[in-house]
Amino acid sequence: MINKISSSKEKIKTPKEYSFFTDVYDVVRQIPKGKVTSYGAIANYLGTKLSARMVGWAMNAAHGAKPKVPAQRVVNRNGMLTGKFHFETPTKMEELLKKDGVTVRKDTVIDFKTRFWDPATELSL
DNA sequence: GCATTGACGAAGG
DNA sequence: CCCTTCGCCAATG
Repeated sequence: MINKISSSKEKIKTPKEYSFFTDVYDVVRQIPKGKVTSYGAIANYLGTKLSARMVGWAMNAAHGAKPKVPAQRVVNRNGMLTGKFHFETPTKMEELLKKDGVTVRKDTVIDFKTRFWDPATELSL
């Protein structure tokens, strides 16, 4: 279950480890195979659209996340694999995307426009 | 406790 | 059309 908002404004009584990150992870894990989204889209869905950086920052902590977070499906608004250097190896991201059926050329997702999956649109239905 | 940084994004020059 | 600046918010020095 996704909690739509967990911004600092609304203090949620969280069991223990619950925060902006958790929401991000949940959303990212729901990205369909072969699709990608952007940090801004996730931020927008979470209600912090003006803070896309927080999403990226959250992803930085996603390394040790339990079910592995498919961070490779999250790129910047340009479809560029800006976070590839944060993976185990700089090539890992492209690799994973390729396995998802996503074509990557020069650190950029081909057909990003059609591959784009917006949680605010897809999950709000 | 202030200054800098960041896996971003939009706007301005 | 490319480059710079600003905003956003949390973490880190």
